[in-house]
Amino acid sequence: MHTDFKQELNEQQLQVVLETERPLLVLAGAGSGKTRSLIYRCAWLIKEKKVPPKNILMVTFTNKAAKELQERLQNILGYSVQNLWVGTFHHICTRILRNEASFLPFRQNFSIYDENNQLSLLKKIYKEHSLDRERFPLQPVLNRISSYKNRLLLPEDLNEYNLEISMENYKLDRTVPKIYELYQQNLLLNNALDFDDLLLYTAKLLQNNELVRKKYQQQFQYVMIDEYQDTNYAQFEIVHQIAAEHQRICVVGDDDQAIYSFRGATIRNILEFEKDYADAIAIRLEQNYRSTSHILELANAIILNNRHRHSKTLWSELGEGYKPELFVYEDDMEEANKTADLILQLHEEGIPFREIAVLYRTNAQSRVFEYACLQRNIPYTIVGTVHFYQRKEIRDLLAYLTVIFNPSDNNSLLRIINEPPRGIGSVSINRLMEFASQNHLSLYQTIQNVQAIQSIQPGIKKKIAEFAEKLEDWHRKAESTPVLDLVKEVIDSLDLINHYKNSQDPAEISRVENLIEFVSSVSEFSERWIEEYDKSPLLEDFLPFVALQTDIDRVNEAADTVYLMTLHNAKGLEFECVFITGLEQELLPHLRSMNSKYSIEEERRLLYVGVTRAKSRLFLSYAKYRRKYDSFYFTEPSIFLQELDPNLFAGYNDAVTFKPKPANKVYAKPKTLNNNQFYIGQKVWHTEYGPGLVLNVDGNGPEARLTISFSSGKLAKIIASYVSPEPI
DNA sequence: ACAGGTTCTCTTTTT
DNA sequence: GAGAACCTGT
Repeated sequence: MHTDFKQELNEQQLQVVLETERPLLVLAGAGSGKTRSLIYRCAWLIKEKKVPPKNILMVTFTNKAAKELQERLQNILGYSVQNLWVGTFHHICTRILRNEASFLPFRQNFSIYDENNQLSLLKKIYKEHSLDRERFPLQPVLNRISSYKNRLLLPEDLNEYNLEISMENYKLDRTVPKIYELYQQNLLLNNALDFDDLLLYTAKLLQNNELVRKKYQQQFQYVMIDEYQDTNYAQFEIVHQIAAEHQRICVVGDDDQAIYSFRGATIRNILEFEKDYADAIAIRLEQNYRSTSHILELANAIILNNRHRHSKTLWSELGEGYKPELFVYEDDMEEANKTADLILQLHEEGIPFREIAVLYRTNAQSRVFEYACLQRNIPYTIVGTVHFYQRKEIRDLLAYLTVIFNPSDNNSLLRIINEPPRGIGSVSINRLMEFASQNHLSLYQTIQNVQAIQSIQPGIKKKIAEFAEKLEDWHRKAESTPVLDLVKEVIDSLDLINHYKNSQDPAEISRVENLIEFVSSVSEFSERWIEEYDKSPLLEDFLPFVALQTDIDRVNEAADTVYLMTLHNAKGLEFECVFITGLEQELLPHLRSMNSKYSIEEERRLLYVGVTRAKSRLFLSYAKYRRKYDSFYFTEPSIFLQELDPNLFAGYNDAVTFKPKPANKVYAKPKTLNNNQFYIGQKVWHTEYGPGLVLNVDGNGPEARLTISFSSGKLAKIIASYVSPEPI
């Protein structure tokens, strides 16, 4: 292993590996090989310093990064490492909280609530307490609660000093703590935690319980944190409680890539590391191994406009390469079409689709690109928009699994009590709820004792009892049955496949595919689990995995597809060719970020992150008009473009002032879609239902109603603008 | 109980 | 323009 080192790493990277016994701050520029350094450091600890893997804590930003780290570690060491604590903060906290639940106000089989669950809980609270959704809008209230939690403030910790009451929002500011209190009570009633709770309760536990704190200080002898610039106060405190004693902590980050302050991340953590850990040394990695220098020049020029940063200049030995190109388009449709044409051109030049990414600020921008790719037969993967786990059929199935694991979860039980329909309507449900609250029972306990409720009709009682018995049966089985078998049994027993297959609505048919994909994802999870732990995973192992899984974690790199994603999702990735689109005022920087200097700097970092993803080709663009909701808007080029020297872009050598290049006419005009062209017998394509044949056309233009026979065998009436003619 | 229609609300980024 | 909430007729 020694010899590999010297060749694989530069001097600073080597220092990152070897400096294991004192606090270490690694200021690593984009593409400077920080991940590689971390992996070698980990390998060095295990192989040369004989540190047992279970004594190493390694925090990554995504689950995907954790998985990759483990794979690469295996490649270096030549064997698979078991019992290493590697994962995201949320994942590691879940493990700790499950272990230590006896000290906490919830039980170890707690549910993890995502935003949808949070909202439905909050809506229920609003109803019960007649709260006004106009005066106290849901999302802002949730954001406030989240911000309290990120500062480790539970409702009982709130006082006049930390409430932050403002004049403009007096009423809201005064009421949020009361809603927060109800919300938190309700979570615990359901034996559920939201994402922020995972961090909050872990941090509080480590702060307040000496026994537990000592235990984890002992266990985690070596601590490493990636993307440290995007940690919040709660995360800082968790790390600090564990590492402050032995001080064998290594954090890696780049203040220029901090893009998550909206969820409480504070750049303070990285800027003050040397104050928090007095003995710390700092290592800077500035040589970039990813991009050619024209791209880095642009990146450096962009970030130079930020005032709040450590100064740093990236350089590379990969040669000048291509200059970045800038395009200005008429509207968002043209932007999408021309971008897709460029993608085809790059592909013809020999660049695989998977090496091309289209990045944008907001998820809503993905639609037009998806459409343009579809028309040209360009394979693509959208990361982000409709998460797999947010589809109705998957959420329903997950609600079943959640209730089976955590019967106290009334919220999830309500979701499935009549799904698929089994004749339990709102009247009966209300009577169940009434009985539950009068007798201080959970909804689950209530349905188990449904015979005791006078007000419910005998016929419906029978249905409820059957349902209750099924759940209880699965609940008992789940303790010992592998999760894969359990999931299959639930799907079979509920006859979900036929339920969706026999539906008249073609939208329901695609649900079958999703269920099948879900089963195969459980199967894949099981295989990996068996590989690591030599036993089949149970439901309790699987649930936290799905709850904390994100869209980017599901990306399948084997497929040769173009990637469409937000700039946030692109963090940590790299591509041969990158398109950054929508460089307009109010979009990038986003309207909601334009009110403060600080948040504009964060938007600029977002652009910087995007630019530094590109290895050899970079294309920036904006449109002069953009469709927003249902009308067109004039746009203005992004301030981030205006502040740049035009010479940084190709074709601007003589220009003194910023003048965007008009869209290049060299590229073939795309086949623009004329909606009148739909005709009976035409082959068409629909994003969700796949290929089909037009049987009838009712009306004209984009409003026309098409009757389509899809290959799946079903008929559907669909508005013309949702279908595209099949590419030839 | 439930299907089908209409109105209302919310539209930045995400673990 | 999408999704949820609400309403109405069978």
